[in-house]
Order: sequence, then C-alpha cells, then structure tokens
Amino acid sequence: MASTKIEQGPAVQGSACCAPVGSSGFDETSAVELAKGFHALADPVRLHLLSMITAAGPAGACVCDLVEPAGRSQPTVSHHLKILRQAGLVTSEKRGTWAWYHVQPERVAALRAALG
Amino acid sequence: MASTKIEQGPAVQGSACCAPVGSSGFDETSAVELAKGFHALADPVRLHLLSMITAAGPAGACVCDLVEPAGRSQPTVSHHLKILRQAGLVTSEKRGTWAWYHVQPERVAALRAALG
DNA sequence: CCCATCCATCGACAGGTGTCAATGTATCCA
DNA sequence: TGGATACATTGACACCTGTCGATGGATGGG
Repeated sequence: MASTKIEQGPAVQGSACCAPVGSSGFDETSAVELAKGFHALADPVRLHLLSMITAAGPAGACVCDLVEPAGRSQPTVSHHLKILRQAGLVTSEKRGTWAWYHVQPERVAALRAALG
Repeated sequence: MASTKIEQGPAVQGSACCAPVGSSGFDETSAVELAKGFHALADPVRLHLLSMITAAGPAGACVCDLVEPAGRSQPTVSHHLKILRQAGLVTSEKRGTWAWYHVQPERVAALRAALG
C-alpha cells in the first residue's frame, strides 16, 4: 500500500517517488532454492570445510582430515557437512570405515551465476 | 587426533585414510567476512530485494516500491534492507521523504569471486 | 570374539533470526 | 500549524542455529 502507483499513476511529475521497478529477475521458488545454497555458505566453518574439500580435488577429502583443521568438535563438523550435503554443494561416499566428501562444482557454479 | 597421520605416516598402504588436505585457500578472518556476505544473501526476501535494487540500475530503487513486491510488512522490509546495508551489498541515500537504495557491485563481485 | 576407530545422531543449551503491530522521526504539502 | 506520508526503530514472540558431550552403528584389526 505504500506507493502511490495505482492511485496516482507512476512518476511523471518531478517530486514523485516511484520508478517502475517491476518484478525483478527470478521467481519465488528459485529464490528459496538459491537462499538455501547461500545459507550453506553463511558460516566460516562451512566455508573452510568447502574450501578444503574443493582443494582435495576429484579424490575427495576424508572427514578424519577435516575435523582438526576446522577447529570444532567432530559432531559439529559432521553437522556442518550435513548442511553442505543437504544444500547439494558436496556429496559423500563411504569407503570402508571412512567417509569421503566431494565438491559438486555445478552447484557452486549455479550460485556464482546468480551473482552475475 | 582423529587421523593416523602422525602415528603411522600418510597414506602409502592401501587401507590408509589420509590425503594431505592442508590448510586450504583463505584465512580465518576473511572466511568470517565472506560468511557475513553470504549470510545477507541467505534469505529469499533479501534476494528479491537485492534483485530489484540491482534491476533499478544506477538510479536506485525507492523503498516505497520495494515493500509491496516483497510481500512483507514495511518494518520487515526495512529490517532486511538494514542487513543488506550492513553487509555492504547496498547503500542508502535519503532524498526528501524517500530513501533510495543502490547496489554495491564490487561487493557482490567479491562474493562471486569467492565461488570461483 | 573383543576392542578400537570413524562417523552420524541425539539431547541440551545459549544466542540469533524473521515476522508483525505499535511507536517514533523526519519531511512535505496545504 | 496541522496533517499526511515515508522509513526506521522498538518490543515481543516463535523458531532456527551453532556448539558440545554422550551415545549409537558400522567397520576393521588382532
């Protein structure tokens, strides 16, 4: 109700407020999806984890090598990895006793593209 | 303590776990800074607002034209704009009764670069 | 068969987040 | 001067989040 768009018509006179901003780029559902992705990146620990997993390349990174550099307890690291997994930014694979995490490059690229 | 890196040496035998992941790309303080930026993007309403402000170009967007498309109350929109402001993604300028918001492209580019 | 290791999940807790109604502040117009 | 408009701030509330210790399930070694 705030703007005078409908009642008075759009900005023609000098002191009017409104430029025809319109509905912008993307729809609501994709905004929610993007927000989930950015939310996964909205934590320094997760950024650090993702960086290490990315640096490990196609071979992937073992959780046992991520806990100590992350500077958090093992359950906390596991929690953050779960969030990265649910956001689709990484995938996990169990090999023997160990869990290996791989980055999902196209998902990261999708987020990067949303900022371009 | 988790990995067997020190006690047994790195992965030479087949069943060993550890690849030399190392300390990854960026330091702790920049990770915190990046996380703040991504946090500002981690909400559909804020993504929508940023998209509209970006679409408005150098002229900027008036708050009165953002409230109704955002689908939230005026105080809520003001709250989200404050978060975008504090993250440095937008700047605000008061012109008469109205407040105009402008996007800060280099800040957005910095976040995009962190995903490359 | 037992024990150690790796990892995920659970339970709990302090602090943060999104939302709105109500209020405050500044500006403009008549 | 008085009223209307545009935004920001406050207060309140339900919900989510990051963190850890404790526990559980699966795997592998001796």
